[in-house]
Amino acid sequence: MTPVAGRGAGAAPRSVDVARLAGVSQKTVSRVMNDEPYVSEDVRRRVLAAAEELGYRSNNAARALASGRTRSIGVVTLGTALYGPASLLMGIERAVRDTGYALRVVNTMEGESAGIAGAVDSLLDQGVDGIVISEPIDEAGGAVLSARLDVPVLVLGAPPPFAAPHVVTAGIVSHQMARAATEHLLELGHTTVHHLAGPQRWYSARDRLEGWSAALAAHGRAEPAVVQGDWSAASGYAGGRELVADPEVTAVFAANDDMAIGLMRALAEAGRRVPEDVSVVGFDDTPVAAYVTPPLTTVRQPFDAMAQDGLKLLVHAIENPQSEPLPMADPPVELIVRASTAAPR
Amino acid sequence: MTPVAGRGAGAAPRSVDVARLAGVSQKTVSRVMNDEPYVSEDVRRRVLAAAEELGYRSNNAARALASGRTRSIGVVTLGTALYGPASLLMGIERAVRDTGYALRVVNTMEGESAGIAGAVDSLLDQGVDGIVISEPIDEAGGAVLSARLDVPVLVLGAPPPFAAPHVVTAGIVSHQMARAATEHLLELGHTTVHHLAGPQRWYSARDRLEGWSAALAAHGRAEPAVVQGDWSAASGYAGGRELVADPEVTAVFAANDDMAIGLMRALAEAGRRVPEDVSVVGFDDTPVAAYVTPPLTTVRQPFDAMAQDGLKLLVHAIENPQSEPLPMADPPVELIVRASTAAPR
DNA sequence: CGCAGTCATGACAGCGCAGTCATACACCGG
DNA sequence: CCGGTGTATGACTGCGCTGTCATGACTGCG
Repeated sequence: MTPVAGRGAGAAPRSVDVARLAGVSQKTVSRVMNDEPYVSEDVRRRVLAAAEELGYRSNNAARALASGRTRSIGVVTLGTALYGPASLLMGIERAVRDTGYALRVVNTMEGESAGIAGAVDSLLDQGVDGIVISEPIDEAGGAVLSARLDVPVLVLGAPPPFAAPHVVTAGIVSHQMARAATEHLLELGHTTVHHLAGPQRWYSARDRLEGWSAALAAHGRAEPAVVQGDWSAASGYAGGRELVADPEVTAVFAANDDMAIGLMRALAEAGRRVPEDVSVVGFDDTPVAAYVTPPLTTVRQPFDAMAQDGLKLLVHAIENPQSEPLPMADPPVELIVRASTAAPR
Repeated sequence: MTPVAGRGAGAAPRSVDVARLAGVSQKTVSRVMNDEPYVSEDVRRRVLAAAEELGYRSNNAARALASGRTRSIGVVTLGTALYGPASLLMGIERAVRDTGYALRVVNTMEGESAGIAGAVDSLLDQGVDGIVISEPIDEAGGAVLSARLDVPVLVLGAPPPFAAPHVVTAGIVSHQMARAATEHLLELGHTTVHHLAGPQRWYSARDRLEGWSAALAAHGRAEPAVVQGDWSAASGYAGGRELVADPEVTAVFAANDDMAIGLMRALAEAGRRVPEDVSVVGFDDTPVAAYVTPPLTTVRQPFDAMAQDGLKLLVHAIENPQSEPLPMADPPVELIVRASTAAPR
């Protein structure tokens, strides 16, 4: 009935089973599976054939227990489907997979009790070799990570080294991109540029605000009051209602495309034309940005490249403990100019 | 210097260390950590205190090895930041976390060699107790899953039971939602409704097409030729260019909001007004749908509820092997009517 | 008072791998 | 022909936990 002897037929084959079939020791099977040196071609082939025949799959838990490494990386994300964070997460997944690690994901909702520290803790409980914190925000009480953090951490999106005890690698900044967007408007001839900002608890929102501010300062322009949004189109619309009250406003840099779209709706309802009366720049180059009315000038972030670069650092830190962190190149800025920006009239 | 004796001070504490400190056996520590019965309150407190003091974290690999269960669930997603799939993924993460499992994620890019089967395989390699396939698409060669599949699988978005050997639970359908969207247009008085479809390799795209078709059939209307898109606003725009050529078109149901936005842009460029000349309905209720011009009538999917319901089934299948699959209620349809739809003139 | 039944705990084995060390053989140069 | 060096393999052990079974202590009841 059952071809397998001993332990129930349904039981998954182990390396000893493969070893028996191939006529070698269990250790040799382990060698073959891990591509270790000092295995003859003949034996390697026999082992692989035996493994194939039995449908052998090495047991990860056992490997992790014996080797002390889980070969997995955990990522902490803000549980939102916003285009930026979602794109970055996809990029991280790809990058993690490329490095041969597995990916574990934990979200942290804004307002959730445990916050980022709780999410990190849960990853540590699960056992990961490294952690990525994507799009961090300020938590109540500051960015205090777990005190028992004993794996490298990569923070994507935090400008200065994130406050953390163990190994920490800082990530990308959208500062320059925001600056480029603002300068585009200034160069078109606008006297100044207003800013529709993201929630300031987000590092990326602060980054963009600083980039905007730096551009104005570099050109010696006055810095108008910032209008606060929360990334949503709804908040962009609300911010837009404020801005339309001021006839001096001729150019607005929104911290993301969704808010820019809400803003443009508020402008349209107020009878202000884009770009004739007001120029608008967004951020992210969401898939719809090119197709709204008018098509939106925006900034594209190289999510995949950022994730790949960051992961390279993280994996380096994992596999070469106490070595110098690698330097990280700044990603390229890409400003996409469309019809929503023009010279002031 | 180092408070910890024996093994290097940096080594993570094990349950025996906790046991020693609490003056109990290692097994009792295990009992406390797993909330097993037959532990006195006094001992429980002492163990917890000792664990706290040492910063004890139970080793997952060892637990998985000893118990044969990993307490983790894997999810296969299409690596896209599209609003629907991304929202569903976030919902899945929340739902998985609520059940006490950990989440492992593998993407499968369209056109990637291994495809869904490869992703499932890699999850099985990692060791998961259950698998969620989110937003499945047809692969070359059909939906053939791994032959060595030995854990329950939940397929979110496949109408009929997905072709799989082991335990399989079918998920949600957007059929009725598509039908509701189409009927909304018919009830406004449109003679017929055109459809801007998603890529037909996606089950959800086929579902929506079928819902549209069913609505037309139920009202005895002719079924116009379907225009094919790929979910992107760009493809919606391209499809729109086709549709504007036909003056008979007065109502279009797009399979997602992005395509609807592209379509509206094409209509605008052709001088066709929305909704006066053409009514448009989207699908998803993306965050910007309410703020484009005109605000888009659309259908909202209860991603969180779908993920939660589905996970309930999956966890049930994991924890009660060979029991009947639980029945699954259909999620509520929510049609959001905005300014992009009106009666024909 | 004695025995069965509960409750609380510990001893011990073993999950399936990878690390360490020992061993066996082949080959090299002096 | 012998010791040294490199290659190929296996025996054995242990990673840190859970499962099983044994053992005591403490009930309750006839």
